[in-house]
Amino acid sequence: MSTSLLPAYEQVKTFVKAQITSGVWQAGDTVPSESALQHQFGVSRMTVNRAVKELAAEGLVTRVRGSGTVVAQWHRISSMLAVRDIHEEVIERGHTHSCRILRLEVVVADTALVQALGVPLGAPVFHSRIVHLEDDVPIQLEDRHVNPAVAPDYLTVDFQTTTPTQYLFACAPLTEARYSIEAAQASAAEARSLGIGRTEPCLVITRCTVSGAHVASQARLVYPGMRYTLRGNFQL
Amino acid sequence: MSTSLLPAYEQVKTFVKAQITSGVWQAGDTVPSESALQHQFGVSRMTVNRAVKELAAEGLVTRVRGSGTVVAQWHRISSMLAVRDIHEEVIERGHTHSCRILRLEVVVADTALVQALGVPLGAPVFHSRIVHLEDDVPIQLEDRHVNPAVAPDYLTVDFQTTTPTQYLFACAPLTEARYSIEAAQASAAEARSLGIGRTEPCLVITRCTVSGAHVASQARLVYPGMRYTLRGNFQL
DNA sequence: ATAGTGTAGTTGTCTATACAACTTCTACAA
DNA sequence: TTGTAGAAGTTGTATAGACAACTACACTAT
Repeated sequence: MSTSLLPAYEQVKTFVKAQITSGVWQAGDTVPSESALQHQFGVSRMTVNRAVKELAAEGLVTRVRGSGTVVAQWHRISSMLAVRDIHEEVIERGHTHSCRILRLEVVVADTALVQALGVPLGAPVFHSRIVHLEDDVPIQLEDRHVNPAVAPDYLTVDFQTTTPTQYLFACAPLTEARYSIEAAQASAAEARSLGIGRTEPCLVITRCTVSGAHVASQARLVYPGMRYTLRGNFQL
Repeated sequence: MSTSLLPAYEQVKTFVKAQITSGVWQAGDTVPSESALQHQFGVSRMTVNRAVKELAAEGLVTRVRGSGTVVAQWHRISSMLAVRDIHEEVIERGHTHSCRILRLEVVVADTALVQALGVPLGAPVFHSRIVHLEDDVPIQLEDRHVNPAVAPDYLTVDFQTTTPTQYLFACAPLTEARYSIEAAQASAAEARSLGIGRTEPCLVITRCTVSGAHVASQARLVYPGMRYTLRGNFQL
């Protein structure tokens, strides 16, 4: 083993990755066994095991007990997409965040809400509609329905200082989230609230968060297409 | 130690996860040290280390050497978004995939392509424009520029049987990808190719794939908003 | 030919130990 | 009061060894 600055397991990972990204080992090819790599690098098997196990977790290789390790067939690029609290996001860009509260009320659950939140038909559900501004320009319309069982004091929160996302995170630890991303036209009311034309395309994220046994809330986030882009990056 | 079916490290992970998702340990709280968990579960420190290390990799906790482990402040929900080959995706839904090839040609690199692909100004670049159909309904317009250094035979490929994504995967092992997702109106020509109205909102994914030292290709994928939604799911 | 058996090879898990690197806090000295 | 030194606690890495679970393959008995 060498005198390098990198930990031994990182050196093994780097080697295997280099073989794959350079094309020497192609998808489906078998990767040398742990004992082979162990002798090649002069390290213990546990060290090699850690390296290859982490590569498997990253999706670069596939391991089968008793059989061996092969380079993964990754027709899929899977990549982290961060959906973040709008307040933090704006602050991080060095801009000021403010918001206008359009609605903060109790509504009666219709069939759509029954399905989304799992509350009985006709049960009370909290509803908020907030426009978020970045340097006084509307950037997101947040239309949210909240399960009262999860956040009973939702209507008393001061959403000028705390975003619904922040409050709900503190209120109910998150266990699951489902979301969809689509392009759509804003409704007439939404377009007016965002100060955009009726036909301007918008990015609409619908997100449903679950906390334990309850669906905590369902949010419809509308972004003006001209002012917002989701970005992502994927490496290795 | 115990007689359980789950490995010991999984039991430790499950315990810690349960404390977090149930709200007993909140964001910022310190997680018991490895030696504390070691005695609590009666396992070796390496086993506890593996459990907590994996939780850190999943983003549930944050570890600082010398200091300790705390429950992560995850205002961020980060979730896997799969960007897949359109052919596989359609087949998996049980539909038929076909495509119409609108362009397959050599163009000369303008300044935008110079920046995107890293080729010299005026250099030849391959260009393909393909409409993908799901059960004969247009679902994606794929406008792609390819670096000839990476795929010199790109123009001779039969894209009726192999999608550009598939061919490029086979041709140049992927090392990096950058993408952006936005809502936009299709251009007049794009709208005509997709058989949609001029003002219909579209989901536009721009993806840049890197293979080793070269940028392999840049793709602009336009989806009719009414026919396509990205979905994702996140757990724990 | 077929079915079953055994063996070698591979990965999965776990232990006990050791040292390194870093943080935090306390005690002591200037 | 300030600063330094040191001790205790915590995580990061690495080792050698062990057994379990599984696969693939060759060999044997039917």
